[in-house]
Amino acid sequence: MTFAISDAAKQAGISIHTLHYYEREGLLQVGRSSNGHRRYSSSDLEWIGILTCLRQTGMPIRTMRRFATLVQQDSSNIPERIEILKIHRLEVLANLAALTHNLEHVEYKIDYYEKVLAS
Amino acid sequence: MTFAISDAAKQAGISIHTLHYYEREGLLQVGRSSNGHRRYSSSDLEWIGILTCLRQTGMPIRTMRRFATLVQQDSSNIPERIEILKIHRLEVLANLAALTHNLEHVEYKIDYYEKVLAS
DNA sequence: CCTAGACCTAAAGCGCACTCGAGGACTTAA
DNA sequence: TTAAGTCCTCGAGTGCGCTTTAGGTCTAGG
Repeated sequence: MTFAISDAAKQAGISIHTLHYYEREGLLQVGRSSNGHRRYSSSDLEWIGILTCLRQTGMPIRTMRRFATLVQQDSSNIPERIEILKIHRLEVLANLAALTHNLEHVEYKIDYYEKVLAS
Repeated sequence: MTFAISDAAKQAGISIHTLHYYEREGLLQVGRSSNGHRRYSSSDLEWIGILTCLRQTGMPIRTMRRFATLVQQDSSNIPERIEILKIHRLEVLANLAALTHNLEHVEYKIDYYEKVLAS
């Protein structure tokens, strides 16, 4: 069971153009049907899910490419993959902490304005 | 007590160029000394703190400009300011939720790879 | 006097991650 | 048999948020 690019895009929640782009950037390799159209397997979709997860957590494309390249090779490089993910994890945690901290500032400001209104 | 732009930049943790840029974009208005150099008051610095807080939580410059314009006017528009901040707050919360969710995915992947290594 | 250093302006440039457009092939349905 | 729909490639365009460059002023120190 494989999917056309429009279905893949819909399921992944990204545009067809972005799928083309990711492929051009070496993040993704997908098979073709006899007429040259891309066919996405469910493991392709799973991989696209990982890609969008990494992107949404702020990993730059070039790091994703490094990771994708490792995944496309054999399993002997799993330690390197783990390292990339662990570094990324720390960055996401730092990001979360900063966001949480700044959120407090925003909420403080809202409270402040509401008190001004109430007075 | 006022500060030169280099001090302001240092305290705010952003570059002099970014301060210029924010001013050009209408996010900021600062006084000048007799020689035409900018002088940052501590309330300017406080405001810059708010700006960087909003930026770091992902508010686009144009929204910051809307907010800045309101702040530069009189206090009758405080409800509008509150609205901007409340919408932003919701966006930050959504962002935090997405980030937290995706973080789990990353951690799952790390665990998965570590299990592969251990086996 | 001369040089170094901090600042000024205006405009151009950059990196990133898409996003779009042109022109064409192939398939299916009226 | 023609019109619509989906896909293809390649290259150019876009929007954002800075960042850099070029050319100049002013001031203080040696």
